[in-house]
Amino acid sequence: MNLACATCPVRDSAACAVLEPEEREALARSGRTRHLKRGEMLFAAGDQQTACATLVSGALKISAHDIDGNEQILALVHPAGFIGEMFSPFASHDVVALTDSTLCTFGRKDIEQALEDYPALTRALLRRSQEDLHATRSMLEMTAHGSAETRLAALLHDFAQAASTSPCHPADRFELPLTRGEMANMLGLTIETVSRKLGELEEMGAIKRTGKRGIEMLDPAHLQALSGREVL
Amino acid sequence: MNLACATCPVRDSAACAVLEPEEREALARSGRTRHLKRGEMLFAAGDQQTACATLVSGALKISAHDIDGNEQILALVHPAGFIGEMFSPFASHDVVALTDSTLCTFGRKDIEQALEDYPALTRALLRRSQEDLHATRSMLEMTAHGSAETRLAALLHDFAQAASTSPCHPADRFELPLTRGEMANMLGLTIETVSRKLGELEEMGAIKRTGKRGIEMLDPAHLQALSGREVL
DNA sequence: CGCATACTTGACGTCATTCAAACCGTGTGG
DNA sequence: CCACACGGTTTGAATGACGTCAAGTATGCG
Repeated sequence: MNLACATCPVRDSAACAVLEPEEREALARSGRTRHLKRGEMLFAAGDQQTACATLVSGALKISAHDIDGNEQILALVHPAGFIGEMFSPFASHDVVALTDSTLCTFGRKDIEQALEDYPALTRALLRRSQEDLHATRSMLEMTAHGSAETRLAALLHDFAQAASTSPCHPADRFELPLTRGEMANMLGLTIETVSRKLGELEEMGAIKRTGKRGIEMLDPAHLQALSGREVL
Repeated sequence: MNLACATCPVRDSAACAVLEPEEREALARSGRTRHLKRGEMLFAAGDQQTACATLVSGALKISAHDIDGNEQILALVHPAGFIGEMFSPFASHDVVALTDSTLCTFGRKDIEQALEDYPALTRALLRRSQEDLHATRSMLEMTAHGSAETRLAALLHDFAQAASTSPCHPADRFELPLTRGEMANMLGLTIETVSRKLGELEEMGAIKRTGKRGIEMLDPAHLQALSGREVL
């Protein structure tokens, strides 16, 4: 299937937004739209000659597996996010759809050509890469020094942020995009601990759980205080 | 002081290695060489309009501080490494010299111009950024799921790797570039735990400590097995 | 020599994990 | 319709790893 940039929901926020219309047109001809169902894999660790992609809608997780097969989620990808290790001969992590997702995919050759042809695209990807780096370092910071409660509060705060339409105010109600097990994997905790801490956060009045996945933010300031993050 | 690319020890491995001689020459005219003594700070978190730099010799740490002032080391920078958040209006982390260091620094304006003028440089920085991202994710993986012993073993293995001249075989003897406190900060542990675990690794015959900082790798395979990393 | 800084070692407490059991919503087959 | 199995989740009790507090040991430097 060919790309339909004209109706693309991330046409103004994805990396390709920096291109001129005719450049974008040309790039679109080398790309393909792809749909993934929840749980489907885009790349597997070890794949050779992997492509890369921009996420149009849905959500992905990037995860690694240690020798015992335990999963560790390293990052989430939201719409307009870019995935792909253009400079490595093989993928080092799995990329899996958390929900039904739509992507623009590009072959290795095509993206290399595009980097040659469109310096502005390269700069946009550099910027994105640095933002990813920054996000990963924030996660590292949390994981290394925070308590279970701290980490969970930060994760909830991030989800509220991501679920919000406005860029600076968090949503006050949202659905968790991850199972307890996936949250535990992200935070380096166990399912049981996540479950218990969610209960504690509810007891102290910071959140309210509705159903298995619904979260209502009763006291976002408290969560943010717990998470120890600076306000931007 | 002006740059002396001709005698630069990282002239073939730093990002600027991709430039043509005359391009490099031009870039050099906008850069400045800077020397830092152990403990001196290059950037502080919150600095505005920060520059960026390539490390020529020595070693740096990139670290964050939580609200209580606890330091968390997020990354180490080795020679040929690039430092700088070109797209953020202010620095989010401290950058401090671990040993006496030499750098090539570039002002914000100059590097922006260089990104415009030299697409190859932008690509080189993109590559480097992705490598940094990968390294940070590896650290995240360790920190989230590994035990204290596991993490320390991985750190020692990395140091042995970095201290080696050959790119694939680790050195069998090296000096720790970090104090116990700095190692603890990196790994999200305490000084005491690091000290204890080093003792245990020595007892089990994996390493031998000589003096405060000297490490002899008696059983690198064992350390690597502990660290749980794939062999590249 | 005396003080400072880095490191080591021990006793004890805390928090997250582990193991185990029960719970709940959903789908399946009798 | 009910029984039942199954995945995701919750909850409890016991264990253990790492942190905390507190002393004690080098090593170096004025």
